[in-house]
Amino acid sequence: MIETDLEKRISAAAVRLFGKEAAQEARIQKTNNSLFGDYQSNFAMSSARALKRNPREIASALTDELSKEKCFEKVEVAGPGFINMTLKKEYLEEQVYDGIAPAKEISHKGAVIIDYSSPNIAKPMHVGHLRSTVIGDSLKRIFQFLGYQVIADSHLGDWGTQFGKLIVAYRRWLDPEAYKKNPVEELEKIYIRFEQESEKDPGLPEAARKELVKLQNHDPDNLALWEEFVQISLEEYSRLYQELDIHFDTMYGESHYHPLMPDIIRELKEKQVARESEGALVVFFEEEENLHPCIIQKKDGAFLYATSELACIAFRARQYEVNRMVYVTDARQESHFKQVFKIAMRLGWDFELVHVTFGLMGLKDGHFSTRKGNVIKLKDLISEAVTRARQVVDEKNPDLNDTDKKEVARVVGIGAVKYADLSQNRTSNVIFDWDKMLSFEGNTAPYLQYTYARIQSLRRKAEESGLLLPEGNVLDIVNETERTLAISLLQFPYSVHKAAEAYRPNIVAEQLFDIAQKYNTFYNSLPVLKEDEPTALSRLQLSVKTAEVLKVGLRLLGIKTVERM
RNA sequence: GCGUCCGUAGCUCAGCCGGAUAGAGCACCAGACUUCUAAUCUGGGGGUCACAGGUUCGAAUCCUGUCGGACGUGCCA
Repeated sequence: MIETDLEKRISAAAVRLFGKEAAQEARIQKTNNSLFGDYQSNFAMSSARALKRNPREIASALTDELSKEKCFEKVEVAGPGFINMTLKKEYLEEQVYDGIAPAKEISHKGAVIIDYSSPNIAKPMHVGHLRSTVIGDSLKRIFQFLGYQVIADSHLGDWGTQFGKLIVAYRRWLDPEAYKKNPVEELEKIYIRFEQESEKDPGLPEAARKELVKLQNHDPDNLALWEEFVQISLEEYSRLYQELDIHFDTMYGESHYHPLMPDIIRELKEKQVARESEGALVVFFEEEENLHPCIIQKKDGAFLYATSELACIAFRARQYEVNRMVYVTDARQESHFKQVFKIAMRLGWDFELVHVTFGLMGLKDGHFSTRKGNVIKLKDLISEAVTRARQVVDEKNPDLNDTDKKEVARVVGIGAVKYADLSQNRTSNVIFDWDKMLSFEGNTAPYLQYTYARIQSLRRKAEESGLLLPEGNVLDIVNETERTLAISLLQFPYSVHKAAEAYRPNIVAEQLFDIAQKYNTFYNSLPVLKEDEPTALSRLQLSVKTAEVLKVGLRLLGIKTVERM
């Protein structure tokens, strides 16, 4: 990775000049203006105080030292002490040729468990599940890419009060025909009906409570129904996940952790982390922790969300060699996870626990609500996306055969939906907008996919005309347009690392967009196939490298590419 | 009340572990297809980075306060 390479050189130079105490991190960054070279370091200004020297003096000494390095064309001091570096052509070409695959970090001890998507049984997945699902999936791919062992888990909501209601509703109102055709939707429908009728008939909630108790006591009839609900829901989710190309290693529901909860309660009591309060078992926090008390066990003995979460952590610790657990959920659950993480710490469980949050998805006029019936189902969103993409393919590329068009429509439509979520870093709420989510122009997945397809077409044309890339590096980066693209390509591996560090796929998305923009500028202004062979080959290789990065990068976002579109 | 997050161009958002003239996309205006895919490219207009203080050589970025919005706040998940 070029950044670490350059940082190492700067650190080493600083140590040679100023001794060990200057070994502090030397951060470099890409310049925002080519007037200032390719990369800049602010080392001189940030370390001036510690070194008790004038920043310009430090900068100029460092500049002299760095000028000896063969990778720089030019190193200069500017302004109050910026060190501006321009890369040597050969170094740049070499880096682009074989430096864009991120260096895998080999020695990761233990697995990273990522917990995302997590739908509730008997409810169709809707757009509200989208962010967790695609962000989680992308993080999984990014961590795997960096050499981590990753376990992807969808933590199903398969236990709780809704099942009492569902059982009652099922026996009263189920439409067998509709159930056969679309089981999960029918379950949702009767659930809504239950909620509505409960307002008039207070007997209903009471009946539901009774059924719930029976279920919890393993009444065979209720248990069979519950299993049926779980089964049909899983079937539907699996279809959706398949379509989205999202795959889990485990999909344990809360019921899976239920048997473990009494042990958790015992441990919490033994270690005096929790204590009794108003009949319930509660964990209290310090004033400065700014957390509300967390109820572990209700006064009626029932367990709660936090209990289940703790049991889940304990289970994973026993089952795997864990290094880290990452939860991808919306921001509403932030304080819940803070509580759970604190409790885990007090129990002496030693993992890195991370909560990755994002804002809620809603509508212009308020929230999605199952009861209001204004939720947008994920299924519908996907099919609308594919339909719109198909229209564009028909229009733009009518010569494609039907099978290819179908494939392109799927890849582009789904890509657009995923990218719409992955390309932003919003912790504030987002408003759902069909046209925005299904845009195929500008900063979108189709733009990146189009750029890739264009290069593939170019490659085919090159092959047809007998222009073949030889083994080895034929890059000859001579003009500013090519150079700008090359530098952007070099940023890719670093962006993957940053994305992993910050749990933010949008960093990768942004880099890919920058690369694609620069490539398209290059493509529109510099011919490839019409040039003499050395130039043609160099530009072809630059194009092929770009395609490689786009493909790999899009895969990290869970987005596929097509060879023509 | 308290806590968390947010406020950047007409709209949607990047940038936020401080760095040089604050960037994209959409929309708008003007251009580029007999030339490797125009889902593209080039140029243009458009900003008190909510407001007020503070720290700093330097603040959209860090700190404090104010205003505005969202969410969470003891027995749901």
